Amino acid sequence: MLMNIYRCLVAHFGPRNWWPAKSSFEVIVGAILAQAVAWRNVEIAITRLEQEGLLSPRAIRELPLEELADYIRSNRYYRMKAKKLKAFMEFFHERYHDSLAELFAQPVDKLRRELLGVYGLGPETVDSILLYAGDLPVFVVDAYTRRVFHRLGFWGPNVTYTEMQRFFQRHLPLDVPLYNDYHAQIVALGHSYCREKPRCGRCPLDEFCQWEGKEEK
DNA sequence: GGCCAGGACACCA
DNA sequence: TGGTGTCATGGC
Repeated sequence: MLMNIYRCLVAHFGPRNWWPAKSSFEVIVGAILAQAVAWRNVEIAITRLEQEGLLSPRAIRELPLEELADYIRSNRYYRMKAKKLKAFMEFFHERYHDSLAELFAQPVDKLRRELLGVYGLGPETVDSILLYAGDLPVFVVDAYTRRVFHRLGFWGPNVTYTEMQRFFQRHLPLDVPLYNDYHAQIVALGHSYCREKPRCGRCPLDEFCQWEGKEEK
């Protein structure tokens, strides 16, 4: 069933080629900036950092908090995001000497627990970093995943992150490119048809949709 | 002018 | 442990 759904999405949207970033480090910065923020605003902030030559662990670490916040002002929550970026950079430097190779050489479970302990990194951000920056087999779920698969009748509106993630990892082959593109497809769907009325007739998953239009979390 | 966007954390009962 | 408030821009 999950593979059938995936095939419908790919047929409709085409391969998504995620994550939209030029480097693994940029993926990490983007994952933090993207928390509850529209992607276009994230792009503005990343472009700004890049133009100023600040897209490196050291530059972000050494930049005063207020200045960093100012550079990423296009993001809402920009002051919180500046704190979170600096918290990650401190951790990355002290623990892994700014080396992505060292970071991603750790066993996945250990690294996941460790990252979850860093201020500002919750499950979705950590899993995005592991999958899209580290090419590690961790399925990323988000608000779109909850909404889309709730409408498809897979679970109630209050399902937890862990429950959703476990479901995908149990029912899909352990395949990094598949995990990568599946999440990207769900986001593409979330950006488009899931704002429509139930069974709008245009959504690629219309035939599976069981949504009655009840309010969701 | 209102609404919402690829979460996480603090605080309270 | 679960519910609720806070964060605070830009595009449509």
